[in-house]
Amino acid sequence: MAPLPAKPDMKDRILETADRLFYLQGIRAVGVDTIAAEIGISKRTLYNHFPSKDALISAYLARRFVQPRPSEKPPVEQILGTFDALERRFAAKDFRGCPFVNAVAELGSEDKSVRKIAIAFKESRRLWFRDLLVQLGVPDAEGLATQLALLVDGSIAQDLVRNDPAMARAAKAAATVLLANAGVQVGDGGAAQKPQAKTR
Amino acid sequence: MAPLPAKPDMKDRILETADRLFYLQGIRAVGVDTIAAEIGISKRTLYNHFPSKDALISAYLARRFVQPRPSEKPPVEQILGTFDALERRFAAKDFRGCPFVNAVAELGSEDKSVRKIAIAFKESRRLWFRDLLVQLGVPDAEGLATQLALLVDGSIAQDLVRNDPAMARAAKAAATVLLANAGVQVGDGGAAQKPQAKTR
DNA sequence: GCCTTGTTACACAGGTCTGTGTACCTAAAT
DNA sequence: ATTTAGGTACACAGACCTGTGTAACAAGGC
Repeated sequence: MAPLPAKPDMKDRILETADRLFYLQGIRAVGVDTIAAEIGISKRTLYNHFPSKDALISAYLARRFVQPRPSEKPPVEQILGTFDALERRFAAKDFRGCPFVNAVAELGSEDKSVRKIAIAFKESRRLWFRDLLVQLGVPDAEGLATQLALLVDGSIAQDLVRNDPAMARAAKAAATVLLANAGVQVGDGGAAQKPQAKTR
Repeated sequence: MAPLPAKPDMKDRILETADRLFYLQGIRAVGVDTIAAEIGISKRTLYNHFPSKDALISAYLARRFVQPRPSEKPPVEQILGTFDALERRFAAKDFRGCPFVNAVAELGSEDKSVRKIAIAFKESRRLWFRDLLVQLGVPDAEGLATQLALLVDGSIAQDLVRNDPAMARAAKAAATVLLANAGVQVGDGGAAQKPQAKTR
């Protein structure tokens, strides 16, 4: 009812809402009318802030591209902690897989800009792993980083269809083995190894 | 031009075409008109064989649900051979990820029937791994099977965005380590270990 | 007081999509 | 020769989608 209740960055509000709906329901499944209606603004206002739906999609993916902030914790804890964080996100009921993989899956491979940002995101995470592995003195840091990235994406894909946070624990257990095999001293990072009776 | 050139199972032709287009371009991106036009039949004929697009989608996914046929080869070769087969499929330019994961990603989690078949497929592959691991006498066959499944889906997701068949080799290398760690005698199954200089 | 900026309400063009209705046509079976 | 099964051509309803055009309105800065 209030005509202009508050205008704290309308653009941010639009983007935040588009993000939520795109992620939860899919990009093609959500129309601009739906987004505008959800915020309670007119479609015209939305188009005054974003020239097209494609621009909104790009902004959505750019917004999802968050770099992990540097941490003081030991590298091995950071690596294994990734899977704990993953498990927490899986447990949240609004988790719906990797937004970049989903976007590529539903928008097709022809959409160059979407693929480009998806590749950049995957690579940035791989490099984050690699740098930590280099700090640990792992010989083949490149290869092992790729393998850890596979475990991350594998658990995300599995959780997307199964809705089972245990996938993150399985990935952590596998990562622990791979790290130990590379000569890294794994300090039983959070009890994922000994009591592994029920890994699945 | 030929009005009835050949009617070798029209239903199969429709399904085969729908499969190809759905998989390559996405389910929502392909309309029934497009499918009919691709075959050169009228839309009416399509709807005479499938009551709705949803039925066509279900048939498409059911068709993609293929069980790996039993093999005489040693279990460890079958397991590692999975990743070789994966690499071959990645190299094909018409590979576009896992149809089940893609379907769940673009159709959303509300679509129960799609999720159901996706879960069944993932579980069937996990059980295939598990049975082979049991044959090998691996203690925690359940857990290791889950981890191998993670590697499969992880490499598929990574290849979907990166288009890099090397993801399959990285997964195979990781699988080899996990198997060895579980006490399985890995007979250097296809040279994925020694010359691993460029795993990535 | 006035003007600029941002928003609203609403209609609409033009496209796509799923699904149906109808009349005709061809080939094979009876 | 006639029936019948399956296919064709084509229009169309009804929904939804992206994007635009237009007139009015409300608030803050000058």
